[in-house]
Amino acid sequence: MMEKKIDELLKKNHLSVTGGRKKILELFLQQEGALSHSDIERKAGEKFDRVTVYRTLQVFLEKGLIHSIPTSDNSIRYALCKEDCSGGHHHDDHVHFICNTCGNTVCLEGVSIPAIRLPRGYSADQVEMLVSGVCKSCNI
Amino acid sequence: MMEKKIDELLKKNHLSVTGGRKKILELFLQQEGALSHSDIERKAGEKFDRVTVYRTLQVFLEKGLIHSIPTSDNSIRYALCKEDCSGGHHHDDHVHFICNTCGNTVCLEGVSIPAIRLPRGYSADQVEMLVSGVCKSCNI
DNA sequence: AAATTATTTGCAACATTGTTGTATTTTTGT
DNA sequence: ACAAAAATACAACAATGTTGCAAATAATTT
Ligand SMILES: [Mn+2]
Ligand SMILES: [Mn+2]
Ligand SMILES: [Zn+2]
Ligand SMILES: [Zn+2]
Repeated sequence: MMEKKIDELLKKNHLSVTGGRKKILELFLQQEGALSHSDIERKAGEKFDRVTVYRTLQVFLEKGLIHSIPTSDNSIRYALCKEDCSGGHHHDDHVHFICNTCGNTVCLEGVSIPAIRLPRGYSADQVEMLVSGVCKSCNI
Repeated sequence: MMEKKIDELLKKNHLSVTGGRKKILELFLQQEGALSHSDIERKAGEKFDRVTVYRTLQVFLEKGLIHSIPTSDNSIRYALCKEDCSGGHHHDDHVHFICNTCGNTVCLEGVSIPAIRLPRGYSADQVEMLVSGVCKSCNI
C-alpha cells in the first residue's frame, strides 16, 4: 500500500498530511523521472489550485523531500530525493539527464559529479551537472 | 572603437546591423558576466520593445553569437561565445559559475567540464556544469 | 468526542514573462 | 535612388508566478 508510505514520508518531514500533498507525492512516487510544475498540474487533473501546487512544491523543496533540476528551457523539473535530505542540505551529487527525444528528465543516481578545480578566489557551494542526449528507452 | 567591432561581429554572422542588435551586443561586450533577458531590458532602457529583445536573443543564439546558461531559478542567462560557434554547434565546454552573493554569472573559460561515463544505453549530446557559491570579487 | 488552535487551501486580483500576427520602418543590395 | 528583404513596434493574447485573505481542513488540547 502506497498510502501508508506517503503518510509516513509526510509525517517524517513534519508536514501535515493533506489531500494535495498526498496526491503530488503520489505522482512523484509513480513517476520514474522528474516532473515540472506544469506536468503536475496536468497529471493532478483539475483537483488542485495552481497556487497550491506552487506552495506544495516549495515546501517539499524546503523540507528536502524533492530537489530541483535546472534546464535550458526555463522549466525547472523536480525529482524525489532518494537519500535523506533536509532543508538546504541536499546530498545530491548525481548527474541529471534530459532526453531530447522523449523529453524525460531522470536522475542518474549511479553517476556522481566529478570534482573540479575552481580558479583562485572562487568557492563552491553546490554543483549541478546536466547532460542532454538520448536516453536508454529512446536509443533504439 | 567598439562600434567597429560590433558591426563586424554582426556582419560576420550574416545579420543586418540594426540599432537594437548593436545595443544588445554592446551590453554583452561591456559586461564581464552573463545577462538575463530582464537584465537586458533594464540596461537597454526604454529604447527597445520587449519582443525585439526576445527575437534578438533568439537570433543571436541561433547564429552562435551567444550561448545560454541554465539556472536553478528559472531565469536563463546568456553570455557571449568566445570561440567561433555557429548555430547549434557551440564549443562550449566550460563551467559556469553563479555567485550567491552578488548574483553574477560568469563563464569560467579556463575550467573545462570533465568527461563522465554514462550508463549503458545513454548517449550524450551536450553537457552543462553549473557551480554556485561565492565568486572572486565577493570572497572578502 | 468536541472544542480550540494552527495550518492549508481556494479564490481573486495582480505582476511578470513569453508568444504571435501584422502594419510600418529600416536595412540591404542593385 | 529604388525595390526587395528584413527587422521593429505595437497590440493582443497566453502562460507562468506572486500575494493577501477568507473559508476549509488538519492537528492538538481539553
Ligand atoms: Mn536528481
Ligand atoms: Mn559560458
Ligand atoms: Zn528518451
Ligand atoms: Zn559575487
